Amino acid sequence: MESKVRGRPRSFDPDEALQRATDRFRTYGFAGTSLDELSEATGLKRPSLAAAFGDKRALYVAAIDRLTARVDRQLVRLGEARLPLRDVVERILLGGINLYMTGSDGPEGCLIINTAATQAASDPQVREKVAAFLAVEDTRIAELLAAAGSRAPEAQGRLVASILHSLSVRARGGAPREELEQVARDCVDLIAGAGN
Amino acid sequence: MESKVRGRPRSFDPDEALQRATDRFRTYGFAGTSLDELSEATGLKRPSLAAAFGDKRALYVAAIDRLTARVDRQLVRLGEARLPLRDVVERILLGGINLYMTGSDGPEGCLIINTAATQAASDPQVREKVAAFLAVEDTRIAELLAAAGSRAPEAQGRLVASILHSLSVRARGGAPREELEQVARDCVDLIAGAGN
DNA sequence: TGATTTCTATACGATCTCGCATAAAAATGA
DNA sequence: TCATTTTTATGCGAGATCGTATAGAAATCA
Repeated sequence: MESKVRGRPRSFDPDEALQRATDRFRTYGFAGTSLDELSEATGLKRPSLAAAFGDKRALYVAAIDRLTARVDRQLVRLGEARLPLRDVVERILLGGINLYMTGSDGPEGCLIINTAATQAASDPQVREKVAAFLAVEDTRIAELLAAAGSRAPEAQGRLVASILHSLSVRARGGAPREELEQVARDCVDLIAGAGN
Repeated sequence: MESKVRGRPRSFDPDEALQRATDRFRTYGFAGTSLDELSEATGLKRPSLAAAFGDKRALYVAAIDRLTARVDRQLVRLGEARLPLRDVVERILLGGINLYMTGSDGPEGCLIINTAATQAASDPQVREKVAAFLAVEDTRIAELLAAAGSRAPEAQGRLVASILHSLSVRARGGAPREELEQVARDCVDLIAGAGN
């Protein structure tokens, strides 16, 4: 029952446009990105962006929501592999590094850690979205650690999530991949090495 | 030889003005802060700001440099107390929390972690400043841990610094102080509890 | 006191930014 | 084929933003 809508159909994929807008926001932050730049990045003119997503802030919030949902799914999926504790922690951290090291020119970290947190101080809604993202990370990682036999999954989960945050900041500061991997190994050893 | 300058003397304290500008930048970020807002925050008109610090970006870089120097001094000073390992880690993290929880309205984290890292992606000079700040943290904390008898000061130092980064992000996300202190305790226990 | 030097204040112009109003284009349904 | 509906494109106007140019104020030296 593919309800054939009446008017002219969209000539773009909204999710793909949102992805491109996300990339722009990730690099330049919310305040540092203009609608013209978003228009250029997505290939859509400003009125089309407005029609599809609302104003600039709504588009930004949509980008945050999309990323949160993706991270959530990714972590849940990781749990399906039933890996030992050490491997779980390693996968989480290396997965983060892979994300943070991508970017059109240079490593650009995480949209939420490195730009939404900036905006959060002056925008209550963004602050809530950031809090929700952090809660997803803490909760999902704790679940993963619990399933892998950790004896203190909440505490260790918070620490692993914290290391992720730092990896994003360090990537943004220009740290080479080896340095990030070193931090990740330190964390893996500390969590999975000592007294499980 | 207090060289009496010829003309009209300054009617403001540059360091105090820089402090006020820093507060503004910390809340709204570089791109989100206008010269008018900086003028209002410092009490100086735009031309005075320009004469004292240069353009907006130079003022921002000066704010970063000032904070980096202060953190450096603070950490060196902490080493003079010759505390046991557990106390050192605790002091570092609680000191961070105290900083991150301050703000004119609400917790606002760290200027560098939460706003300079944002700017770093599109500004090589800021990126270098961020890298320098992170290096100061890693290095100074490692020194502190080494002096307190840690057997892996570099690795543990990187982890403690990483927790600081996350505490700043979490504060910005609106986490209550107790939550931050919980994360800090988790870290202290993990570092100072297991195998020294 | 007067000249000089430096800081402070007002004001301006060029540019950017945003959102929308209006017009053109493209698809469906009758 | 024609009317309807929705998307896309062009363009505008109000306002913000930045840097500076110019004028006025305050302190020192002669």
